[in-house]
Amino acid sequence: MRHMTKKVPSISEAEWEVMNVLWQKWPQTANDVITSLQGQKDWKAKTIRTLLDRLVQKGVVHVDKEHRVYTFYPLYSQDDCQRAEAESFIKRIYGGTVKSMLVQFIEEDSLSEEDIEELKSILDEKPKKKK
Amino acid sequence: MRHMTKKVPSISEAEWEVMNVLWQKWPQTANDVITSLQGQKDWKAKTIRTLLDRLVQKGVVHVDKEHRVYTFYPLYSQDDCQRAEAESFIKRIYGGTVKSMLVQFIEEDSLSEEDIEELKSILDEKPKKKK
DNA sequence: AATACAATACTACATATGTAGTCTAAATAT
DNA sequence: ATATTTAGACTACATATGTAGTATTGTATT
Repeated sequence: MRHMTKKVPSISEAEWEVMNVLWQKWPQTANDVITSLQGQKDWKAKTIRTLLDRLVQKGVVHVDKEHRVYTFYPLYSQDDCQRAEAESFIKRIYGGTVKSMLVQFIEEDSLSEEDIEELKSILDEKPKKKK
Repeated sequence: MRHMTKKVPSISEAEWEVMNVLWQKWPQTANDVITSLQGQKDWKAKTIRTLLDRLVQKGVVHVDKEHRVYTFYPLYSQDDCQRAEAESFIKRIYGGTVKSMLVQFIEEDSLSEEDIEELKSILDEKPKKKK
């Protein structure tokens, strides 16, 4: 496995929304995050604050307490978290075989012509990189 | 969306293991399921029984009580459940774009040469079906 | 300085999930 | 017929998660 990331703690559904905001820009204060989210989610400020605190507890987010108003930073990249989630998801749902999932998705009509072309070219590149 | 399945209730991680057993063969008695699972998971019989009961409550599994020993049937196909899970997963983790996830997976080295070839041919078939 | 505001720290509470245990009634073995 | 085993019904209990509310304390306002 190439991506040997330190184990990413598990992030709940609601927590993911918070992380998405933090990955877009950081550091951010709790208020920044709250403001961002109140556009999309129907959550009270306190709820978002709780989610942030839990992410800190879990070690997914770092909080800088140097100033009175804290600032928050993600401790893992979005990419790493996506991979971690995807890995466990695939294990759970598709018995661990990535391909079976890809096939299912490709078979659906959720891809545009352009998407298909792009995927093809990525696939074409792939084998060459095989060390 | 082509696959307009009636909303699949959410299935937890442990419950998925039970469903996987039921999808392989059905109907099965609780004992059948327990026997199957005790090979792989380190669960007590009662635990598995509870999971089965919860699946029934959730409406994912049907129980036939005609006889003293009940028999259980899945109410949704594995395929439908996979799609439902995958859809919510992708929404949560990849902002809803299937392609971004596929790209990430293809970029990883989790695919064999054969997998890649197979995916390519599936992709080649794809556009033709465009209605 | 007194008061109002705002950020952080705690607390709360219902539902979901993992992981069983106990009680009861029916079938089976002796 | 009685004792034992077993399937099913009901109960239990800790941790996670969604969704906040209250208390406290430092800062800004008047």
